[in-house]
Amino acid sequence: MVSIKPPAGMRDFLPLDLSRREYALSIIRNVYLSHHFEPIETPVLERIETLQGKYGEEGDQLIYQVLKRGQKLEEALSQAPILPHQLADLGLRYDLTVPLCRVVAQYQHELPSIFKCFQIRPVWRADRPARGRFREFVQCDVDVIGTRSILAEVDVVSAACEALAALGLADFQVRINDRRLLTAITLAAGIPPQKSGTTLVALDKLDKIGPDGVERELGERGIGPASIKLILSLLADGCATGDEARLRLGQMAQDLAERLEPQIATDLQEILHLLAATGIPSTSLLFDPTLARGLSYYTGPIYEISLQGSAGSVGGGGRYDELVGMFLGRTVPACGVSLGIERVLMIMEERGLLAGVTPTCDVFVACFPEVSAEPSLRLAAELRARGVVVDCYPEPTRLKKQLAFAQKMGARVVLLAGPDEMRQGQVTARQMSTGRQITLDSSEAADHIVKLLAGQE
RNA sequence: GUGGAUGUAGCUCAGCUGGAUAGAGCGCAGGAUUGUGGUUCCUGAUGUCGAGGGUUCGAACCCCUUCAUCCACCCCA
Repeated sequence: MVSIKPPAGMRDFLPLDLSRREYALSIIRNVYLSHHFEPIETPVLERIETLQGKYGEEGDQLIYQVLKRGQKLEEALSQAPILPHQLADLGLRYDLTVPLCRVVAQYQHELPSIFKCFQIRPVWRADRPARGRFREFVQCDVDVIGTRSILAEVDVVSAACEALAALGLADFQVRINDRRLLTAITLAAGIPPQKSGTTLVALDKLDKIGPDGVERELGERGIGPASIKLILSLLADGCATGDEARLRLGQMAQDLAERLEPQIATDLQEILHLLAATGIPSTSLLFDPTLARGLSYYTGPIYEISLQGSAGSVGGGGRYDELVGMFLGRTVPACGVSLGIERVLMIMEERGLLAGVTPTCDVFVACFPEVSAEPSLRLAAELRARGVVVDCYPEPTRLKKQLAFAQKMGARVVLLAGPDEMRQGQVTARQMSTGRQITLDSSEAADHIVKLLAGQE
């Protein structure tokens, strides 16, 4: 027997699950639309070359590859030795940003000079599944292509934060840093560029394992004691908000004056300042000099969004000015933020924010064995024409069973057109929330039912 | 990829140091009420005890192997 479970890390969504996903997604979508981000979609598969070399070494290994087909596969298999990387010509997209950049390169002349778009689509990673981590999951990206302005960063970050607030998750925290700041710090500490990657990974853990842990880990990775000391002295103070963040950034700009464009620090200060102006509490905006982020394509400011009391992040992003250039050969500045819907839903579930979200049906029409379904079907059609969702039970079972079924389906009104009603040319409407019933003449039934449903809102 | 734990009904779990027909709650089905759901009451069905092997008179329980899931680390959304 083959297993009937979906593949590891992938899920089936039944109606209840989907009603909740769609509820949350529609809120996010509406917030993104309110900023005038426009929706786009791209194929789930990309050429393997499009995906490779964009995410860093670890990321590249997590791309799901799709085997060549037919003669091309035979050719690849007939080579000796067989090279694994020549067996695939396509891959499932690993994120939404790289395909977006391909699209921007492809349609550069058709797209607006400043292109604001969003994508709510699944991505695939051949990761090991864990709590809140899946191999197939939906990301909600907002991006601004074509400007270096920090107002673009403010736009995408504030849109993501507004979406979280609209979902009832107002206790988010946005941590901000800049890749160039990290680079300057490692250079100032005398760390060779080829080791800066592993250094950043260790630094990222500062809040988890503390300065001593980072010191040990850096030592293990072959960083000299003097460099470690220097780095930690620059970073040991951890995150900062508000005026403290401003001061800290100013201080860093001075300390690193030889290696850091002063603009970078003032931009970060300004981003924090302007984000506060969009309504994000300044206590939720943190400068985190240890924030690194794994994806290798970021070139400037980077972000991570997390919620109180839950491990991991619900979103992240940054500026990736060189990524479009990898397809186009010409630099096109861009930045974006992504929310992970799976984690958002997990936290909403934990907090009971989805308890009331269930599938519903406006009107459910019962089925009687003794009479023709014709009048019921006419009424159902009339209601549907007026925008009402109507379901008709197909089997003439006992009314008790039909009512129980209707309730399970989330029906708000059940229509009864049995022999008693038929004789009078009438129909009975039962309001499921109260149990109250009214009997209506068929001619005016649709009007009344529409009003009844409107009155329940 | 590293470490730890757990696999018993559709779900959540109980099942003593190995003992005969493997249990509960919820859910499901039927009935009390052959035209009335959500409450109540009655009745019922359901399990290769994750899989394979071993020890034993006897295994859900002990041993080995394997698979799956979960938790932590890593990484991320």
